[in-house]
Amino acid sequence: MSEQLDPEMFSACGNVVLPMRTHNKWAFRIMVCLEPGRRRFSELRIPLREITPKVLAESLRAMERDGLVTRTAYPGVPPRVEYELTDLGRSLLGPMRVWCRWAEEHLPDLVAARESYDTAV
Amino acid sequence: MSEQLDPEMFSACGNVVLPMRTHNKWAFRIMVCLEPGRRRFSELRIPLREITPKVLAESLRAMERDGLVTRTAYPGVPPRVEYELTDLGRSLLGPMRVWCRWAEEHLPDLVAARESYDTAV
DNA sequence: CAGGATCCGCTTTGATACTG
DNA sequence: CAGTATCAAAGCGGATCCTG
Repeated sequence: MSEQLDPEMFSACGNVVLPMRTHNKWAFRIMVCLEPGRRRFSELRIPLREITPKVLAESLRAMERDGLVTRTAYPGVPPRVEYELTDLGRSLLGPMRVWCRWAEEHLPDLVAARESYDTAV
Repeated sequence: MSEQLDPEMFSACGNVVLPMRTHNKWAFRIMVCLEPGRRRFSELRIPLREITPKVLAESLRAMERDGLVTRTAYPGVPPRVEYELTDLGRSLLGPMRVWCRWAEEHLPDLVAARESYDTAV
């Protein structure tokens, strides 16, 4: 076995390991939607079916705040707003793909573990 | 620009892309703590300072349910319980490291974006 | 069309105290 | 030691209605 864990292990990194804790439910998918190019608000709503406009707007604003997407509003009627990944946002696509590949590969195991755990109780 | 987004894009994958949505605040750190080897409940509490026993117990049980850790209770007094990563859990360390490397590299950008966004409002 | 405002409820997180 | 019980607070997601 190994020695004691360092008590200061995490003292330097606030939420460093997981900066996108909140607004995650949709952020991943939104980024996937934006990967091929810029999209309008209502275009995003189509694949994200169950999302309400409020939540989509909130998620996009949080992502804009984090510098992951840009929001461009074109004046005029009807209004038009487009969202696009920033360089920072695009740099996240790599790690995301790694994560997704893990999920594709191992999700059945996880689901199976969950089921056997639940039936055992 | 690109064509319309496929409305069925996500219809097949429930929460596939992010299976560990909840219980994430601590799960990442717990996995880091368990990487070198098995640990007892109270050993884990040391680096995870602010965590309450209740939340640690909950997080560990959720991770056990997902097949990421095993829980081994040794009978006797005083009680002793040890937690250890499963193969499935260990398989997640790679993707996690990728994610952490991104965070180390780009978190300053993200924080800066956040600050400039906040002062702009 | 792209959201903002309001209200509501579930879930997650936490502080504190207690127990086999 | 390794948790559980209880209570309280916050976060998160959604329904509905409204507006420039």
